[in-house]
Amino acid sequence: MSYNSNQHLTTSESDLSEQPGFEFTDWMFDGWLNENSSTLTDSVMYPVYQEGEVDEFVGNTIQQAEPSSRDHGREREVRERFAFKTKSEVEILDDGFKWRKYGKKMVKNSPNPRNYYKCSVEGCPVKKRVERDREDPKYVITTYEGVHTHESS
DNA sequence: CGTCTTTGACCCGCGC
DNA sequence: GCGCGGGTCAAAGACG
Repeated sequence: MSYNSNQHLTTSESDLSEQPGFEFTDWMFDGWLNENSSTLTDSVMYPVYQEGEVDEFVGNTIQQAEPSSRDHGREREVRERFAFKTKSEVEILDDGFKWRKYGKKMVKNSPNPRNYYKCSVEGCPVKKRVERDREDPKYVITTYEGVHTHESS
């Protein structure tokens, strides 16, 4: 797995098809899920990767996060976020960045923990969380949040 | 010796 | 208020 989360960022699903080099394929479209459960706070669109295709990251969306109630009257904090599922035995996928784990929590209604990582490059605000799919442990759900302020590795 | 994991405590918003 | 759920901190240890 090697891609940069700064690449191919778009703001909506419709913008996605206008990205140069991006092609909507049937299997991708069928794979889009609208996850709106308690697992993820916001409604997040993510592609489901077919086995053997995890090496090719074709496109993604940005989730415009709702203004966090934590932000209280302040300026609305906009955070880019996207997630995807990957069929994988291991959850430590090398995506070209260096991550430092800073938390682990059990998810409600699931036996699987969720892991919290932060990009270990100084000043870089990017976080990701990794958890195993509740109803199909063969899949790993990775959620990226933020944009790297540097090149990978 | 610096960096990363581990893990319980802590914080905060929300619903009851 | 209080408890719960999701997210984060930080002290201590592991590891190279």
